[in-house]
Amino acid sequence: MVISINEYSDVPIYLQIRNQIVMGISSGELSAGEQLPTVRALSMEIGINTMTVSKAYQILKSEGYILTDRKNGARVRMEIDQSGHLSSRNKDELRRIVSEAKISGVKKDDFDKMIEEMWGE
Amino acid sequence: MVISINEYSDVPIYLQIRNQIVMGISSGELSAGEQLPTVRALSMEIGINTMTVSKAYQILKSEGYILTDRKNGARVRMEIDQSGHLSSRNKDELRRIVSEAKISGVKKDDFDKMIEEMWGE
Amino acid sequence: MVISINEYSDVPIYLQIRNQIVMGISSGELSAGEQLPTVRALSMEIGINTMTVSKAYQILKSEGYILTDRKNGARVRMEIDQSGHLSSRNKDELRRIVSEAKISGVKKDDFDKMIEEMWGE
Amino acid sequence: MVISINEYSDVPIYLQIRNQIVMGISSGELSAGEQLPTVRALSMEIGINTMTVSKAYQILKSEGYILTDRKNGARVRMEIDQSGHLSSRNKDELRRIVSEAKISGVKKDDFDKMIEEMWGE
DNA sequence: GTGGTCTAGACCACG
DNA sequence: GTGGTCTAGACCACG
Repeated sequence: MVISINEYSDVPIYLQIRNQIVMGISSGELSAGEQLPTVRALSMEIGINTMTVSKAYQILKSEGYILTDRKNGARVRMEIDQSGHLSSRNKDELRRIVSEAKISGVKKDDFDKMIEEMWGE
Repeated sequence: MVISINEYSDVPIYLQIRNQIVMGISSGELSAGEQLPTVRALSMEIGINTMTVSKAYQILKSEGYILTDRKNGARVRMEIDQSGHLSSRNKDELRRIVSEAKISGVKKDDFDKMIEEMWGE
Repeated sequence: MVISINEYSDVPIYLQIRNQIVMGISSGELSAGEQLPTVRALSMEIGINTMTVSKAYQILKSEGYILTDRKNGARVRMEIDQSGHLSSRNKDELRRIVSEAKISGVKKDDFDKMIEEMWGE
Repeated sequence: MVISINEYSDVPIYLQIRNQIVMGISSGELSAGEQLPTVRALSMEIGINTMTVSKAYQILKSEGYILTDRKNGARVRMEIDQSGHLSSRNKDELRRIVSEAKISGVKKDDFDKMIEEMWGE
């Protein structure tokens, strides 16, 4: 899986890494149990500090998306918790986005189609 | 309209203000042409610096949501630009949220219902 | 001549009045010697403070565009100084605008046409 | 690139900085991808507060002229949006300047030559 | 070291 | 009274 960083984004690099891995798991591009590159390998590949990759992995671990052990490095967790609901932070963000969509004249149909596509990915 | 600040959020205060006003306009709680509190009034009400409120208002102004004049303070704009599409930043955020919803086991139906409710607000 | 004020413009009202009168003289809509409305009349017509109109008139007078006397009110000056060159402030502004035109990909031809039209008005 | 501030101008300092950088980009003195001084360096060089420089940079960023990242500071953007037309604000300003040129007896030829020179810079 | 955020406080032009 | 500008100074996350 290729991780691409935009160094000028307002989204911090460690979050960009975290987000792309989560999206990779969600889309199936990263399958359960799959081995992730080592912190060192990934940081060299992207050309950034190892601390930044390490921070991303730590967050993914604390969120329950990956497991790390000294022997095997990091792997996608086999059984990710299926709470069945969005975090309140995500709900807030979603509410804001819906508001901005409405205010920008986005049609409900188009919005639904967009979600449909994203969901299918 | 009541604006409530979460001082522990990582969302900066000026953005929290900006977001709540945008959501207020979108929901109709703030109607076109409606007077917003003055910078000074709002800053005292929330208990924060005037500069912070001023920054929120300037962003809202630059985004075309409000108008300011020296005599009367700030008002919701009558004709807000309707581009008809989401910003790429919002699209990215939405894509991330959809991924996290799927990964958390949120059902597509429930997600749609959530959007429905938010849209209706 | 109709003067229209945008109360939400960043350009202060007294300057909007001043600018529109200067443009009126330049276009010939206001002819040399023509009587301007009294401060009072204009302020009532526009619905703003008399001090604001008065300030506009004082600037126009100091710039040599109009003459005022207690008896006849304000009139467009018969012989406006023809220095033959732009003020350095206007030159700076023009230089900035040209820069922004180039940077926005405006074609020199289109820019020239725009000037042509404005000059002809 | 040298940035010089006129502290007696009525153009706010942050706008003077913004304008000079835009003109530098337009003239080619600042090339695409070029590194700008850090907020701290520039504020010390000019002898003004970091907030003021920061405001200029944030405006340039929101206008799409520069990019900032936490590691390297600010850079001129490689691909600046080419809308192909002037902002209405700039058009209004231009119209006013043309009027004042005519009224001051500036000859159309001389005005065109001035534009020519500015465009060539 | 970098930009980003926030404060307390001051002063300004405009109206 | 209103928004706008600016300062000195502090603290923060990111890398």
